[in-house]
Amino acid sequence: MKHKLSLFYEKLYRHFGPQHWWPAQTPFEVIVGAILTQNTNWRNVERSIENLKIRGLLSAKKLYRLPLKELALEIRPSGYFNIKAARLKAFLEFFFREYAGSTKKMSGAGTRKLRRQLLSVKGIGPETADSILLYALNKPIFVVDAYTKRVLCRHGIAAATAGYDQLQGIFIKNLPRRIKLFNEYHALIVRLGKEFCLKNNPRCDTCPLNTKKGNREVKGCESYF
DNA sequence: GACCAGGCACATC
DNA sequence: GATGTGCATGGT
Repeated sequence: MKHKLSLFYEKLYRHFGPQHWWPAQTPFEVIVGAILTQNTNWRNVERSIENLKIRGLLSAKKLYRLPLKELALEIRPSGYFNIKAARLKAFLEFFFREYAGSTKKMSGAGTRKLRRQLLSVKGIGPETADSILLYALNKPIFVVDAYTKRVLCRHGIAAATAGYDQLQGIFIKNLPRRIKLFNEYHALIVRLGKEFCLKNNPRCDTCPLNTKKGNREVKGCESYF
Protein backbone atom coordinates (compact mmCIF):
# COMPACT_ATOMS: atom_id res chain seq x y z
CA MET A 1 0.00 0.00 0.00
CA LYS A 2 1.43 3.31 -1.12
CA HIS A 3 1.59 6.10 1.42
CA LYS A 4 -0.26 9.31 0.71
CA LEU A 5 3.09 11.07 0.43
CA SER A 6 4.11 8.91 -2.53
CA LEU A 7 0.86 9.75 -4.30
CA PHE A 8 1.35 13.45 -3.58
CA TYR A 9 4.80 13.27 -5.08
CA GLU A 10 3.51 11.66 -8.25
CA LYS A 11 0.78 14.27 -8.59
CA LEU A 12 3.19 17.13 -8.05
CA TYR A 13 5.75 15.75 -10.46
CA ARG A 14 3.11 15.16 -13.11
CA HIS A 15 1.80 18.68 -12.67
CA PHE A 16 5.03 20.68 -12.43
CA GLY A 17 7.74 18.43 -13.86
CA PRO A 18 11.37 18.46 -12.64
CA GLN A 19 12.47 21.60 -10.76
CA HIS A 20 16.25 21.33 -11.28
CA TRP A 21 17.24 22.29 -7.73
CA TRP A 22 19.37 23.77 -6.26
CA PRO A 23 19.77 26.71 -8.68
CA ALA A 24 23.53 27.22 -8.21
CA GLN A 25 26.80 26.48 -9.99
CA THR A 26 28.83 25.10 -7.08
CA PRO A 27 28.19 23.41 -3.72
CA PHE A 28 29.63 26.47 -1.98
CA GLU A 29 27.14 28.69 -3.78
CA VAL A 30 24.36 26.42 -2.49
CA ILE A 31 25.56 26.96 1.07
CA VAL A 32 25.67 30.74 0.70
CA GLY A 33 22.20 30.70 -0.87
CA ALA A 34 20.84 28.48 1.90
CA ILE A 35 21.85 31.02 4.53
CA LEU A 36 20.75 34.05 2.53
CA THR A 37 17.30 32.67 1.72
CA GLN A 38 16.25 32.37 5.37
CA ASN A 39 12.77 33.95 5.53
CA THR A 40 13.49 35.76 2.29
CA ASN A 41 12.25 35.78 -1.28
CA TRP A 42 14.63 33.88 -3.59
CA ARG A 43 14.71 36.75 -6.11
CA ASN A 44 16.38 38.94 -3.49
CA VAL A 45 18.91 36.23 -2.75
CA GLU A 46 19.81 36.13 -6.45
CA ARG A 47 20.66 39.83 -6.34
CA SER A 48 23.03 39.26 -3.42
CA ILE A 49 24.69 36.27 -5.08
CA GLU A 50 25.06 38.30 -8.25
CA ASN A 51 26.78 41.07 -6.30
CA LEU A 52 29.26 38.58 -4.89
CA LYS A 53 29.89 37.05 -8.32
CA ILE A 54 30.44 40.39 -10.02
CA ARG A 55 33.10 41.29 -7.46
CA GLY A 56 34.67 37.85 -7.69
CA LEU A 57 33.93 37.18 -4.02
CA LEU A 58 31.93 33.98 -4.29
CA SER A 59 34.53 31.59 -2.94
CA ALA A 60 35.16 30.37 0.59
CA LYS A 61 38.61 31.95 0.79
CA LYS A 62 37.51 35.35 -0.49
CA LEU A 63 34.52 35.51 1.82
CA TYR A 64 36.58 34.33 4.74
CA ARG A 65 38.96 37.26 4.26
CA LEU A 66 36.29 39.85 3.48
CA PRO A 67 35.56 42.17 6.42
CA LEU A 68 32.13 41.67 7.99
CA LYS A 69 30.95 45.18 7.14
CA GLU A 70 31.85 44.79 3.47
CA LEU A 71 30.15 41.42 3.29
CA ALA A 72 27.00 42.91 4.79
CA LEU A 73 27.02 45.60 2.10
CA GLU A 74 27.18 43.04 -0.72
CA ILE A 75 24.29 40.98 0.60
CA ARG A 76 21.99 43.91 1.39
CA PRO A 77 19.29 42.93 -1.14
CA SER A 78 18.48 39.67 0.64
CA GLY A 79 17.50 41.41 3.87
CA TYR A 80 18.65 40.91 7.49
CA PHE A 81 22.04 41.67 6.02
CA ASN A 82 23.90 42.31 9.29
CA ILE A 83 22.67 39.07 10.81
CA LYS A 84 23.26 37.06 7.66
CA ALA A 85 26.78 38.44 7.23
CA ALA A 86 27.56 37.22 10.76
CA ARG A 87 25.95 33.85 9.97
CA LEU A 88 28.05 33.41 6.84
CA LYS A 89 31.14 34.29 8.86
CA ALA A 90 30.20 31.79 11.55
CA PHE A 91 29.82 29.09 8.92
CA LEU A 92 33.15 29.98 7.31
CA GLU A 93 34.94 29.78 10.67
CA PHE A 94 33.56 26.27 11.09
CA PHE A 95 34.20 25.38 7.45
CA PHE A 96 37.92 26.20 7.58
CA ARG A 97 38.44 24.87 11.10
CA GLU A 98 36.92 21.45 10.37
CA TYR A 99 37.19 20.93 6.60
CA ALA A 100 39.89 23.32 5.35
CA GLY A 101 37.25 25.26 3.40
CA SER A 102 36.57 22.30 1.09
CA THR A 103 33.07 21.04 0.30
CA LYS A 104 34.69 17.91 -1.10
CA LYS A 105 36.31 17.13 2.23
CA MET A 106 33.10 18.00 4.01
CA SER A 107 31.00 15.62 1.95
CA GLY A 108 33.35 12.82 2.96
CA ALA A 109 31.95 12.96 6.50
CA GLY A 110 28.84 11.10 7.65
CA THR A 111 25.39 12.65 7.54
CA ARG A 112 24.66 12.46 11.27
CA LYS A 113 27.97 14.02 12.23
CA LEU A 114 27.62 16.78 9.65
CA ARG A 115 24.09 17.62 10.75
CA ARG A 116 25.15 17.85 14.37
CA GLN A 117 28.10 20.06 13.41
CA LEU A 118 26.03 22.35 11.20
CA LEU A 119 23.38 22.79 13.89
CA SER A 120 26.08 23.90 16.31
CA VAL A 121 26.99 26.83 14.05
CA LYS A 122 25.18 29.96 15.20
CA GLY A 123 22.68 30.97 12.54
CA ILE A 124 22.23 27.52 11.03
CA GLY A 125 18.98 25.86 12.09
CA PRO A 126 17.38 22.61 10.93
CA GLU A 127 16.13 23.80 7.53
CA THR A 128 19.39 25.48 6.57
CA ALA A 129 21.42 22.50 7.79
CA ASP A 130 19.30 20.03 5.85
CA SER A 131 19.34 22.20 2.71
CA ILE A 132 23.14 22.19 2.87
CA LEU A 133 23.25 18.43 3.49
CA LEU A 134 20.90 17.57 0.64
CA TYR A 135 21.62 20.19 -2.01
CA ALA A 136 25.31 20.97 -1.44
CA LEU A 137 26.64 17.68 -0.06
CA ASN A 138 24.28 15.14 -1.66
CA LYS A 139 23.20 13.50 1.57
CA PRO A 140 19.82 11.69 1.70
CA ILE A 141 17.92 13.93 4.09
CA PHE A 142 14.52 15.59 3.76
CA VAL A 143 14.19 19.37 3.96
CA VAL A 144 11.14 20.69 5.79
CA ASP A 145 9.93 24.27 5.47
CA ALA A 146 6.85 26.36 6.23
CA TYR A 147 5.09 25.15 3.07
CA THR A 148 5.76 21.53 3.97
CA LYS A 149 4.07 21.98 7.30
CA ARG A 150 1.06 23.71 5.74
CA VAL A 151 0.57 20.95 3.21
CA LEU A 152 0.86 18.12 5.74
CA CYS A 153 -1.48 19.83 8.18
CA ARG A 154 -4.05 20.66 5.53
CA HIS A 155 -4.22 17.08 4.39
CA GLY A 156 -4.42 15.67 7.89
CA ILE A 157 -1.04 13.92 7.72
CA ALA A 158 0.52 15.94 10.55
CA ALA A 159 -0.80 17.79 13.59
CA ALA A 160 -0.59 21.57 13.74
CA THR A 161 1.68 21.20 16.76
CA ALA A 162 4.23 18.99 14.98
CA GLY A 163 7.80 20.25 15.13
CA TYR A 164 10.55 20.10 12.51
CA ASP A 165 11.98 16.69 13.39
CA GLN A 166 8.54 15.16 13.61
CA LEU A 167 7.58 16.44 10.15
CA GLN A 168 10.87 15.27 8.70
CA GLY A 169 10.35 11.86 10.26
CA ILE A 170 7.07 11.40 8.40
CA PHE A 171 8.85 11.75 5.07
CA ILE A 172 11.88 9.66 6.01
CA LYS A 173 9.72 6.86 7.34
CA ASN A 174 7.28 6.69 4.46
CA LEU A 175 9.44 7.25 1.40
CA PRO A 176 12.37 5.37 -0.12
CA ARG A 177 15.62 6.99 1.05
CA ARG A 178 16.68 8.39 -2.31
CA ILE A 179 18.60 11.62 -2.80
CA LYS A 180 16.97 12.37 -6.12
CA LEU A 181 13.49 11.89 -4.66
CA PHE A 182 14.18 14.10 -1.61
CA ASN A 183 15.73 16.73 -3.84
CA GLU A 184 12.75 16.91 -6.19
CA TYR A 185 10.07 16.53 -3.55
CA HIS A 186 11.10 19.51 -1.44
CA ALA A 187 11.50 21.65 -4.56
CA LEU A 188 8.04 20.63 -5.74
CA ILE A 189 6.49 21.54 -2.39
CA VAL A 190 8.07 24.99 -2.57
CA ARG A 191 6.72 25.38 -6.11
CA LEU A 192 3.27 24.30 -4.93
CA GLY A 193 3.42 26.71 -2.00
CA LYS A 194 4.39 29.65 -4.16
CA GLU A 195 1.65 29.06 -6.67
CA PHE A 196 -1.25 27.73 -4.63
CA CYS A 197 -0.90 28.05 -0.88
CA LEU A 198 -1.29 31.80 -0.54
CA LYS A 199 -4.23 33.10 1.45
CA ASN A 200 -7.30 33.92 -0.63
CA ASN A 201 -5.64 32.61 -3.76
CA PRO A 202 -8.39 31.98 -6.30
CA ARG A 203 -6.21 29.39 -8.01
CA CYS A 204 -6.67 27.07 -5.01
CA ASP A 205 -9.49 25.53 -7.03
CA THR A 206 -6.97 24.04 -9.42
CA CYS A 207 -4.38 22.91 -6.85
CA PRO A 208 -2.94 19.57 -8.03
CA LEU A 209 -3.36 18.12 -4.54
CA ASN A 210 -7.09 18.73 -4.33
CA THR A 211 -9.09 15.54 -4.16
CA LYS A 212 -12.51 14.51 -5.39
CA LYS A 213 -15.34 13.22 -3.22
CA GLY A 214 -18.10 12.17 -5.54
CA ASN A 215 -18.45 15.17 -7.78
CA ARG A 216 -17.14 17.67 -5.26
CA GLU A 217 -13.61 19.08 -5.36
CA VAL A 218 -12.12 19.01 -1.89
CA LYS A 219 -9.44 21.64 -1.42
CA GLY A 220 -6.56 20.63 0.78
CA CYS A 221 -6.43 24.09 2.28
CA GLU A 222 -10.03 24.09 3.50
CA SER A 223 -9.06 22.62 6.81
CA TYR A 224 -6.23 25.05 7.37
CA PHE A 225 -7.36 28.66 6.97
C1' DG B 1 0.46 51.00 3.14
C1' DA B 2 -0.12 46.26 4.45
C1' DC B 3 1.38 41.79 3.74
C1' DC B 4 4.55 38.32 2.32
C1' DA B 5 8.96 35.64 1.30
C1' DG B 6 12.58 28.52 0.58
C1' DG B 7 14.44 30.98 9.43
C1' DC B 8 16.92 31.59 13.48
C1' DA B 9 18.32 33.14 18.15
C1' DC B 10 16.98 34.89 22.23
C1' DA B 11 13.81 36.50 26.05
C1' DT B 12 10.04 35.48 28.81
C1' DC B 13 6.38 32.97 30.91
C1' DG C 1 7.93 23.32 26.13
C1' DA C 2 5.06 26.91 24.01
C1' DT C 3 4.84 31.75 22.55
C1' DG C 4 6.53 36.40 21.20
C1' DT C 5 9.96 39.49 19.05
C1' DG C 6 13.86 41.50 16.27
C1' DC C 7 16.14 41.15 12.12
C1' DA C 8 15.38 44.24 6.56
C1' DT C 9 14.96 44.03 1.69
C1' DG C 10 12.00 44.17 -2.56
C1' DG C 11 7.53 42.52 -4.91
C1' DT C 12 2.48 42.59 -5.10
